[in-house]
Amino acid sequence: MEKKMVRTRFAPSPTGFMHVGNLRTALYEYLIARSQGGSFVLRIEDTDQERLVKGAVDVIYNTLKLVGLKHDEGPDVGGEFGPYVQSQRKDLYLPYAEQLVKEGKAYYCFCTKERLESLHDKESGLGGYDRHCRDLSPETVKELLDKGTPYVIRQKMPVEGSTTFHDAVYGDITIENTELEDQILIKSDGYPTYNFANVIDDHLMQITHVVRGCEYLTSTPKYNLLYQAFGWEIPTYVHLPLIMGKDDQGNVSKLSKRHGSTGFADLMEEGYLPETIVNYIALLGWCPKDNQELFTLEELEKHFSIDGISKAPSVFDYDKLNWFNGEYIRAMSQETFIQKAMPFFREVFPEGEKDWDVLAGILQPRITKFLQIPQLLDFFRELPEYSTELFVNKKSKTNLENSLQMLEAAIPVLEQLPEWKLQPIHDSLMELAQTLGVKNGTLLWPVRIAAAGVQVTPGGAMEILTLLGREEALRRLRLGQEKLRSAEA
RNA sequence: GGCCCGGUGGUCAAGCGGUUAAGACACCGCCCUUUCACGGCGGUAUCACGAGUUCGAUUCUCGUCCGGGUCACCA
Repeated sequence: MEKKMVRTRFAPSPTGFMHVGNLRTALYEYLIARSQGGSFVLRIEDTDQERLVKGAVDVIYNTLKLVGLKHDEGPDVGGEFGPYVQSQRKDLYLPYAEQLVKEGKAYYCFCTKERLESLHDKESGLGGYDRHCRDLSPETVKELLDKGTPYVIRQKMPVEGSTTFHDAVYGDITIENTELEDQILIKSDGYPTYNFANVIDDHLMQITHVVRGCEYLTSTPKYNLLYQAFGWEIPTYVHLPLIMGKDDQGNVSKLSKRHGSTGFADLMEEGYLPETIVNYIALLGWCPKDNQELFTLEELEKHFSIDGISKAPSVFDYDKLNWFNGEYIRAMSQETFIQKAMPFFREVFPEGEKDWDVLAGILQPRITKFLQIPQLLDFFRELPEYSTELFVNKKSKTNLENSLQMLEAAIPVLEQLPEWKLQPIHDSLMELAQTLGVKNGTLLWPVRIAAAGVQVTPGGAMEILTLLGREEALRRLRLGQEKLRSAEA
């Protein structure tokens, strides 16, 4: 038996915004295809002419490219099932709908929007369409059509019984047919509805796995009824649990703006790496057999399987996202780190050369986002106004008195250094501590405070001195010395 | 409201009739240390509830409660 080649598709609407939910769907579609040696197709669903957004398709291309989801077929790369933009396939849908009309499975509906709205007002319980045009006589239909009356085409849904379908994640689901109204296939503007175009295209493009958020779960019977009406094979459904957000009050609901950044672009702007985002959202609703957490895309392609997808919705957690980002930052080579961090370094050190490797050394293990860099380094720009109280530290055994002594001892040693580099600074200070017979902290605490003017700093005294440069470093140390002397007096 | 889906620590989650109920994030403590961070070690904390089935239920069934989704000429 020849196994059918797996084909999945990502079918976004060009809204100009890539929600993490969409991205996660795209990722899973990609992974399902790749993990089984199949193809991943990109199709643009732009049947809603009223909601067209300029440049929105580029947002989709760019996002996919940044995260590394390469599609095998799509508007930009072509393929044998094109075109891959629904507006370019517009004329293809109507004949399918007309075929169903001929077969008595669908009908023309001439109801005005006003009439339909009045139906809603009544809240007749069923809430849906009252099937007013379902049984119009062929003569009436012809007459109205000839007059050019605007119409839509609706599918005749069964009025009794139920429809059951199987989902790869949720299992068998049954819905009463009375829940289904006669769905519109072709809109009055001639465009197909999303549902209809979706089914036609998925069939024509030989999609084997329909992967989407589980907000589509209850409308899946509508799709199946369509497949059945055409006598087409029903694809494997893979519905994904929703991604939720939690607000300050602890209320959980579908992830949205109020929960923070929810768009891929927003997250990027906030300083998250594409690989962080991919890794994190892969784990939101899916778990590998061995519980591995850090994954490259390639590893995901190997490990992903549908049976690891969970049913319960999951809350998007920024803490965990931060942790992932930190992991990815720490895993970078120092060269890469310096390269990516340079724009932020430059905010603090606009010009000139610095010991970038020293800077990278103190920042790389500390940050979770590059954006944090300027703020962390703020004290380099200008020595903050600080209190001599900072010199007092119990653990380092420092007080106002010995801090002054330490500075008085350190300054001449540093002044005499032939070369202002981390290593000599390190060696000389360590040596000094030993000579003085004090623990390292006792010497280094006051030096660091005087050099930085803040209590908490990335890196230690030696790194800070190095990066400050000889002149500025010594100036700050002498200033600290002054402060302590006048405090003493 | 009808229908559908879900419910393991604060969060992500493993589990698939018998476990001291993994692991990760967050939080707390200790160690390392030149402050912070990284790293190492340890800790607090979970099976929504009530009935069944069973020798035995987190696991199976039903009910309750809670949460979410969905009911368009939007996708």
